[in-house]
Formats: sequence, structure tokens, C-alpha cells
Amino acid sequence: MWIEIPREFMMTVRTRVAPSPTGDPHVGTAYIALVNLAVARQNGGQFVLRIEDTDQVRSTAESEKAILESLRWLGLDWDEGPDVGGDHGPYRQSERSALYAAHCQKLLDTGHAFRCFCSADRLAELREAQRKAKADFGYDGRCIGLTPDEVKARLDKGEPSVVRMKVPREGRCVVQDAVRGPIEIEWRTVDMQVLLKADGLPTYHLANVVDDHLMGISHVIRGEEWISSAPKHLLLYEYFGWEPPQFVHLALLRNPDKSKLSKRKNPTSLLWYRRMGYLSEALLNYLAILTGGLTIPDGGEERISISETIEQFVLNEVSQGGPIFDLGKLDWLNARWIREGLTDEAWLARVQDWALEPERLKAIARLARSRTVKLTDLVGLTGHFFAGFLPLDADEIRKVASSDEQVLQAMHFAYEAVNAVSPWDRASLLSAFEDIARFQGLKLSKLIPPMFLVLTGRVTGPSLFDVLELMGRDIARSRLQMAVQVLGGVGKKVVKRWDKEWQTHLARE
RNA sequence: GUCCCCAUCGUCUAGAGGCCCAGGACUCCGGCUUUUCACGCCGGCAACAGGGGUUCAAAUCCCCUUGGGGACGCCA
Repeated sequence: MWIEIPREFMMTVRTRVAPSPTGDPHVGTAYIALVNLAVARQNGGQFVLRIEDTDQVRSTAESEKAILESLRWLGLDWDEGPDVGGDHGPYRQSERSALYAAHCQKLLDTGHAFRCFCSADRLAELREAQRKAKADFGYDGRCIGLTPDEVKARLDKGEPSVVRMKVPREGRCVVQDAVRGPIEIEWRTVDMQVLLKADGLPTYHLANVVDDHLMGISHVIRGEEWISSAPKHLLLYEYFGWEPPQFVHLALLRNPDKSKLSKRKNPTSLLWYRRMGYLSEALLNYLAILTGGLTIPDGGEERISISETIEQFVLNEVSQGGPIFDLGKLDWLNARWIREGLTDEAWLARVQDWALEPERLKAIARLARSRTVKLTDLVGLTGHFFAGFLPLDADEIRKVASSDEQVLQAMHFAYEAVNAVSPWDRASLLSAFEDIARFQGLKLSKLIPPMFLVLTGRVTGPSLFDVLELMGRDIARSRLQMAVQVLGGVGKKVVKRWDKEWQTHLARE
């Protein structure tokens, strides 16, 4: 007799987190990783880390390194990944290009995809026209009817092209979300997505589906921003003749104003949380609470370790409304972990790790040495390296600036610069601040005093740029943001005007 | 604009038709404890977005409205 065995008991549970190394390690990545890790572990499966670096322009090795280190700091250890290897490697998409090209060719051969020669300009115009006509957005299918001979001729001429997937124009797609249930989306609202870019590298959509299949991923647990492209992914599985994985879309973490978590409104970088002195246990604990997958009884303990989280987490219970990331509650949890979650020895070790990290301490001591008369001077000279937010007084800041408007504008542009500077080093920082001084028609030496004050809490000290390099982007960003706020803040209109002035300044140079 | 997701205190949530004039936690406010502060303990404020159904009975099920969010890239 034949007994049907439910699919989930037949196959190994394999989950993954697939960050893109294009910036600071994001707290949202940790959130998604945590859920994936919990699901894999509680089912005796594997958790995979894959680097999605198909965007050659924006991906950096620096970012990848920071992401790996941050996730490891949190204790979100993966079974397979670019640094630990595994049977389904390589785990960096930039090293898998041939695989995607071959799969894309299959789609071309079976008529599920087509070459498209439309220029970026034409597509921009098309979008503009569609916007004006209030029509659905999307590719209009111009190249879909090209004959094989035409395609070959244009390819031979060396015309740049991309590969797009064919998408039905009618009917509807049903995305089965394992916790939300079925989501129906009409095919006509789904764009004929580019699969292979002009540089020969795949887009997220292709790479993601090919990798998830080849890596045996059973559950794709990702952010809800992917719901609208899920039909494309489902269609690709169908085109390839593959069984799709279980999909789960998690609600996005929010700013206090309910928009998607962003660094301008709430700290998002894991490096910030670490530097600010949050314990990895507390941050992970808080993220676990935010998933909604832990049901804590009335008056029950909320301080929960990662192993308890893995044990108690229930995927079906995750909340579907996006939770606001509340630093206040994180603080409370962090304090409790510090007070109650560590032995005296462990606490000492944490303090040492955080404050006495040898390389950093060496650099700080070196920086302060020439201004140190007695060792006791070190506290005043370098204390800000161990502080979070500094107490700022608007009048004190204005005292060392040339005018109220000037100093506020300087803080604003310094904030922007600190966000953009790459690489984060003395030279780039210096040149960014020189730009601001030139823009304001000020000598750098006039710009620096208020900057120094808001960034270090003092008016004098070692070179601002040495200090900044060591301080790191995250703390600098927070302090500048605070400075702007303390000085009264800037409205959107003013920002717009300033940006315009900045642009004309650039053009003049 | 179009499509999709979501909706209980300010915030995170409990609640799977009667146990709910809605419980817990963070925050805030009182009080107690205390050589200060913090911790701790005790207490308090505070929510079912609105309107229609279904039902003997709805925070819970259905529909509409409203509100919030996301997506609409040769970014992920």
C-alpha cells in the first residue's frame, strides 16, 4: 500500500540568508538570519550564508567582511558559506557566473526568455510615458518578436543586450506563502524582468532561483518586500522544471514613523549596536521578540537565550504586521542581560573585549600621546572614544562657529559626507570636509572647531580626521545627526535648497 | 497612479465566537525600600480604526471604508 509522506518530512530543511555586500551590515539582515537559523536548527537542517554580489558597481569586499563579522558577533553561525565552505559552493554569486549564463541560455533555448536591445534611455522614456498615461508600468515587449536572425545580426554587430524572461499577459499567479496563505497576483502586473544584465551577470531574480535550487534550499524565508516579485521566481522554477521551495515573507522592521527601517531615522548598522555597547545576546533576544515567533505567557520571562529561541520559535506564529524597532525596549533588555545574564567573569571579559580591543586601543593611545602630560590626561583626551551620544549644547556649538546658519548647514553636509565617504579613511574624510569648507567659502580651520565639538565633546584634540577614522562611521553619524537636531533641525525645503546650491557649486568648480 | 501586504494601549504583544466593560511587557506617573542614584518591590494611566453584515453571542468570521507599509530598476 502506498502511503503519502508529507513533503516536509521527506527532505532536509535547508534555509539561507543572502545579504548583498553593498553597505553596512544591516540589523534587518540579522533579523532574517535569526529566523532562518532557528528554522534550520530546530529541524536538524542546515543554515547557509550566501553572498549576493551580482551588482558589481556597489558590492565591496569591505562590506562583505563587515557582514560576516557582524553576523558571527551575534552568534548566527552558518553551516555553509563563503568562509567555511560546504558541498554546494561557491557561496559567492560573483564566482558562479558561468552557472547563471548556462541556465539563462537554457531559458533562451526553450523560448522562455528573449534578447532585448532596448537602451536604458528608451526604457526611461517608456516609464515616463506610462507614468503620464497612468498605465501599468513595465516593459512593452518591443524586442520579444525579434527573429533569431535579427538577434544574431545585432549580437554580431556587438550591440549591447540583456536577456528578459517572458511573462504571461493574462491570468493570475498564486503565491503560496507558508504562513500568510495564498496571495493572488495578476500576471499583467508582473514585469518581463531582466535576467541577465548587459555585463553578463545575472540579476537577483535569476541568481536567486538558480542558487536556491542548486543549494537545495527548502524554505525561502525573506522580507515582505519580495512578495511582489515572487511570481517571477515561481515562474522561473516552472520554466526550469524545478520544485519551488516553501516561501515565507517576514514583515519588515520599521522606523518609529512606521516606514521601512532606514539609517536616517533609526540606527540600522550592526556595527553601531556593537560600538554603542549592546550585548549580542540582548540584540538577538530583542530581534527574536520582534519576530513574534516566540509566545511569551503573561508575566513570563522575556530574557531568552539563542538556544531557547531556537527551541521555542514557531514559524507559523510570526507576526505579519511590521514591528517598530524600539531602542527603549532594547535598552531594557540589554540592561537585564548585563545585570542578570552574565557571570562576573563573563562580564569582565565583555568589558575587556569592548573597551580594550588591542588594535583599537593602540591607535587611540598613539593618537593622544603627544598631548598627554600625565596618564590621567588620557581620560579627558580619549573618553569620547568610549562614549555613545555626547551631551551637546546649542549655544556652546554656536560660540565656535561663524554663524547659526553656517554651522547648521555644515553639520548637515558633514552628516551627508559621513554617510557617503568611501573608503572610510583619513584622506577621504579630509577631502570631503575640504569640499564642505570650499562650498561655504570658509577656511577648513574655521569649519573644524564646531565639528570637533559635536564629534568629541571638546574643542581641542588630535586631528579631526584621525579621530574620525578611528571613531568609525556609525558613531560619527549618530553624533552629527544629534548635532543637527540640537541646532534646531533642517526642514525638507531647506535641504532641497542647499542641495541645489551644492550642485551649482560643484558645476562651477 | 497601479498591484500586493498589514491593522488590539505611545511601542512589542496575549487573545483562534461566550472565560475580555480585553491580559502581560517596555515607556511614563505615583508609592515603598535605600547614605545618593540606579536596581528591586507595589500600584496607576493607557487599546479592540470606522461602518455594515453573519450569530443567541464578535477584538475574534465576512464585506466595504479609512489608515499604515511595501513593490513597480540592466539594485538587492
